[in-house]
Amino acid sequence: MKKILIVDDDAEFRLNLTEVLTGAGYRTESAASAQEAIARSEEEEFDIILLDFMMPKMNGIDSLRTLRRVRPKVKVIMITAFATVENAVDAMKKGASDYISKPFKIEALLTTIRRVLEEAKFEVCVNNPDFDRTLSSLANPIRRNIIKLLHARENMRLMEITRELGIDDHTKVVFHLKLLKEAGIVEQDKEKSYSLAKEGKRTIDCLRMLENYLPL
Amino acid sequence: MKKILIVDDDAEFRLNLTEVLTGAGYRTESAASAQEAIARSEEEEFDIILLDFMMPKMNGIDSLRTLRRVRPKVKVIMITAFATVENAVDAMKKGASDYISKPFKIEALLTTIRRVLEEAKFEVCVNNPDFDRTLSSLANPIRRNIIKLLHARENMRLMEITRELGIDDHTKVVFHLKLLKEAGIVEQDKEKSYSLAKEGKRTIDCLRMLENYLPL
DNA sequence: CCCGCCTGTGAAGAACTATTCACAAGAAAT
DNA sequence: ATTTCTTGTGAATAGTTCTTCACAGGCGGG
Repeated sequence: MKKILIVDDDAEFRLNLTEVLTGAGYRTESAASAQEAIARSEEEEFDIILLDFMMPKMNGIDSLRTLRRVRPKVKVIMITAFATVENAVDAMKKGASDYISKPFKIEALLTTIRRVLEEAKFEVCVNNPDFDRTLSSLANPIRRNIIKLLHARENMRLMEITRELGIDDHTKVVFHLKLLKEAGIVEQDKEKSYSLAKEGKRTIDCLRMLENYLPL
Repeated sequence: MKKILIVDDDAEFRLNLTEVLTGAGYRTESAASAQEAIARSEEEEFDIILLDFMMPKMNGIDSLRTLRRVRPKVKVIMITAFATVENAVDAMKKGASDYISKPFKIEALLTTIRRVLEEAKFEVCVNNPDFDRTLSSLANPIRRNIIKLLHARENMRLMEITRELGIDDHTKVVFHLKLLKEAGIVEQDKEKSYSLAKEGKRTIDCLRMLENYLPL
């Protein structure tokens, strides 16, 4: 369950939001000031922080900056009663995920939250080491052709692959097969035959999908 | 429209197939012998060759090999009245795309043809240079993060990107941005702001799709 | 005008990736 | 038994990609 921290000096506003967000299936906590929010943030990691721009003592931009310094991965949605283009641009530059003006429709806030969470998921994926390995494997044409071959023929020996690809030096193929094995894309049975691993079948799906997205 | 070459010494069989395949929307030509098929193949490029295994003069495997030497990209579907496992395996090793026994149901042949054409399309894509460029771009984590950032923020200046990624040396970012520009994924307006190009939007879709296919 | 910041270039080298080569153990064929 | 083919290993080398650094023009503020 996703955790949201509501930061606003208006107690009624906090209560209202808490109710709505809890109802929508989120875990929420509240803070009445930027200082409190920063303290809570240090104790615990939130997925999203809803931050009022206008609060006594610390201004919105500084709060935002500090909150993101404490937890670089947290997503901050700015909320303000006095929206100006300048503030909005500034906040976005400092890493706010979105910027919405009071008053707002509840549904709009929920949509924003969903979108921001969706983007966060994407971010995890972009920085995932597995992702890296798979994409590196796909980046080489020889390896792509090996994958393609194994997909079409199910099960092949080293020399079959080598000859089919018209490669002279079999150790070159060995090299790429080794990488594909390490990436978990290809596997080898006791008879030394190569075939696509489960992961590799997924990879094929990826390639097929990419196909539709590139102009040929 | 896809072109199919029918190779069989039986004139009636050729006529039947021609009728069926023309009805199914393919352009067809016929050859009564392997020699004729090779000659036709040299003149013109076919997408698929339906090759009878048992023909006088030249045997099936040799025909297959020669046809594929003349046109390495052509897909050959072997057809034979006397199917043996050995011949089938042999034919597949020499690059036949499939191997079906006479008599066969028309529908089965049409399905096979569709599948082979589908795979051929895939092959084009696997060996497409654009594909290579895009995948190379995606293979680097910094570039993936730049793409992600530009997707989230629409439009950013060099130093914004640099700081957001926590990179000290801005020229490193310049380097990757240059590659992304060359790959047509990122573009720059007159004010020097960077944003995702059309191609880059597609790339984002690719990443999103890959996301669903990798275990996180 | 000078200073600092932004946006770059180009060269040098580091780091990583891919190819080639010499070699070898084991299986299959002759 | 010898030869040939398959499946590798590991080291040297070649090639690419990435990073770092020195430098420089443009632009805005004081």
